[in-house]
Amino acid sequence: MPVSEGLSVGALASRTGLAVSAIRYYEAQGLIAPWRNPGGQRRYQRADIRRLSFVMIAQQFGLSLPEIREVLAGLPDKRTPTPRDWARIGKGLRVHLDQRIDTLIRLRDNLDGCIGCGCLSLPKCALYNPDDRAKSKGSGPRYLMGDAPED
Amino acid sequence: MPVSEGLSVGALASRTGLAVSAIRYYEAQGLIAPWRNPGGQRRYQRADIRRLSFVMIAQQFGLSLPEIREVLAGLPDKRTPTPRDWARIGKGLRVHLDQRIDTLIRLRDNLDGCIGCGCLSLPKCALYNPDDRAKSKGSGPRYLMGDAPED
DNA sequence: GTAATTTCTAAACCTAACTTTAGGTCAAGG
DNA sequence: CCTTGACCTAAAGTTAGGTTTAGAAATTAC
Repeated sequence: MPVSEGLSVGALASRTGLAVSAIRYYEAQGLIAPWRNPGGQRRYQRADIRRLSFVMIAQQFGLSLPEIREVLAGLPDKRTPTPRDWARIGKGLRVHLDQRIDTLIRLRDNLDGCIGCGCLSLPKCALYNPDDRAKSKGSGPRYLMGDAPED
Repeated sequence: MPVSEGLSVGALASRTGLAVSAIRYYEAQGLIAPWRNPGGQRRYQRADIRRLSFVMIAQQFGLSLPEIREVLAGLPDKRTPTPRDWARIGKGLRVHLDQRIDTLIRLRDNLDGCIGCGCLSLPKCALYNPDDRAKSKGSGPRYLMGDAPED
């Protein structure tokens, strides 16, 4: 066993359940910053287990890695984050999640009124909401339903 | 103007807001099946506007294209779908959406109790629920948080 | 001291859902 | 008729989030 000079990437992987390749990828994306031992291998703090757990939870909530990086930027840089620190940035996640839930519930309600009734063909359709449309990196405008009521 | 022998792909694109390339891609994925005019160009029914609208709505709800294809398979093959037909497959979407909302609400509740309190480090954590973890095509098991309470 | 693990980097590969490009054809207007 | 714009196919490129591979160096185990 190493003389307790931090965790190796493999140890961190088995503690988090992530693949080693994923951990290195997250480092490349700026989500985690290990130091190197004399031989050039990555070494992690025990607090990084929690950091990666947070990343995984945030991903479930639908955040992209850049977004997670932003959220993590709210943690203190030079000391180990405290429970208070985690709770603070957790609030940010909560807001994000609330928005996603609200959007889906609104979509569900509209589904009942729109597809549910089979009309599905009007600009006045509540599902026609550009804000909800996935901001697909693709080009051009997207909207729902043509304007031909008789289709 | 063509003598009303169906819509061209460009016309369908402008009616739905989709890119022409996307419509052709959907055809390759089996989501829509135009016929060809004598010159070999695609021609669509007016009902296909609704079909593509349904695809876009289902995408917002998080369905993949293969999943949407499955749902669309519930439509009649040889006649234009009626409002009743659309309402019927719309019910399938509704179930899917309900599940997603339930999952997110459960995650939010757990977030309050877990990250919210800053503990974030236990196998007994409610966020440790393999069922919710994205079925990432990637390898191996994934779980949240190591088992070291003191981290 | 040697063998078996781990780790290292860089680059290639993977899936989903499309877009872009290249080179050629079809259709509609004047 | 001829030009312009819409369309055709096939293949390659794109983004996100990783994984796999290859060859070399560090570490650990016996």
